[in-house]
Amino acid sequence: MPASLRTAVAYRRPRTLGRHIGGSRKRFDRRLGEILDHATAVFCDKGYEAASMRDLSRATGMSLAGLYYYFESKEKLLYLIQKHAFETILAGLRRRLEGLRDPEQRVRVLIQNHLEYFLANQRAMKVLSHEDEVLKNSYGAEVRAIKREYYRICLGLVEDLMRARGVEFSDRIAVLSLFGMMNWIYTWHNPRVDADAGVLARQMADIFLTGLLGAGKRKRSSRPTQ
Amino acid sequence: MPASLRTAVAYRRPRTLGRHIGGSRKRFDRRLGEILDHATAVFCDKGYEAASMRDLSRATGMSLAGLYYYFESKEKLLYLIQKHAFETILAGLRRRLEGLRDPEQRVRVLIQNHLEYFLANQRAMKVLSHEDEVLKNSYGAEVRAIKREYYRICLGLVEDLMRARGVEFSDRIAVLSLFGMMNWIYTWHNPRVDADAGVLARQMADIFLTGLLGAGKRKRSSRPTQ
DNA sequence: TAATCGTCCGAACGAACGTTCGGTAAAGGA
DNA sequence: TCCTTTACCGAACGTTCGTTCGGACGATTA
Repeated sequence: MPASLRTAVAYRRPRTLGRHIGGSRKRFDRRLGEILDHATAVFCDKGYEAASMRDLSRATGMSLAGLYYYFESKEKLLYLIQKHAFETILAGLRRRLEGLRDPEQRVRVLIQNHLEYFLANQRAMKVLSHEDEVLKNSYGAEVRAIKREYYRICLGLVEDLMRARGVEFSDRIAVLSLFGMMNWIYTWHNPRVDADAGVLARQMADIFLTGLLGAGKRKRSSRPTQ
Repeated sequence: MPASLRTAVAYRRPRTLGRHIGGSRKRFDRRLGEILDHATAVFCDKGYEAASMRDLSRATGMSLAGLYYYFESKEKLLYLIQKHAFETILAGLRRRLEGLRDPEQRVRVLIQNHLEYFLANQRAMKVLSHEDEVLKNSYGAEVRAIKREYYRICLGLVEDLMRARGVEFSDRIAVLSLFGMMNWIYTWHNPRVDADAGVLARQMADIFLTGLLGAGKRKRSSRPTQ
């Protein structure tokens, strides 16, 4: 969990902030992290709207009122879950792209990273995908900003690949189709039946890349029609 | 709307059923159909759990209590919407497959039918996709049965194509990837920006078919490894 | 004309919701 | 030792929820 989770709570905080809070900051963050994990499971199982704070109270073993010591609202809880998941997957992608130059390998790394994180944090990713439109205020705006940034990067990776191979295809349709293939996983993946992230990533990458590069092929060294 | 919607309501009905109900059956079904249309829009916009019967009352212009003359519960409303959408898309697919023999054309028709219906009934299909796990009782079991049947057919179409072309690939991953590409549309399609169903279907079919047939290719007339 | 039926409504029901209030008890610094 | 801060809780707040009750009123039937 990020270091600044402390800012999650905004009321009933000591007025003399910043003096000797440092001592128990770690405990606070760890405890909030545990609550977020339980909240992820509860939101995943019942859906955000159908899940109640009393469900979370039961799951954590903490009293209903006690929960509010760690965050200010149910919305903030969802915000923290979504933001953390998105930032982690984005950071992972950036790290793995460093020093990789081959356009096809870069797209393969995108798929690998996405599916690996998706399956390793299936519940959080379901909450991220499924409760996508729930947050309406500035929380929602912030999560949507990270999402746009992630989309922008992926679009760039696919564009680079198409340009390098002289392929013509709608980049928007291509990327959103790829996202569809990958994100839909949360509706069907069963760890006891289906392959692991590595195999799945290879198979989906094979379908997508062979498909895109094959379907969008045009005569060598010709120019676009306009 | 199907002819037997009347069975939607189960209480406060005349005990002497089946005698002279026939006279106003049409009006009842038409009115319920209008309510279902509004309910689809409300569930689509706010999500099933967040949508309230008072929202629906406002949308239809009918009183809260008056709504319950046409159905017995909010759950039944969702059930009727999901069942109707699924049955229609399934019937459309069956009709368009009749007399079509070429395996590739049959898969293309599946994609064409799916996307055409998806975009022509975007709101109903979002409710179908997004509120997939909401129904828990026998309503849910019934909708899930239709879904399994649809999945079974699609799996068969893809299997047939792979066999005809001597292609080896996990049929499950292939079909679920295809569903992902297609169903994810409800999260991004914008009629003012994106192409229509026909173009989209061709592009997705090109990516998927070129990808599957290319990536899964094996040496001609060789036998599977076991 | 009297009785019945189809259609719809105002008002209310109890339950569940997210959140807050006033407090307690242990820990820790002065 | 006293006093602040941290961590938490029982009980309740006001609101909204899905659903139902009893009845109204026009149309149809006997």
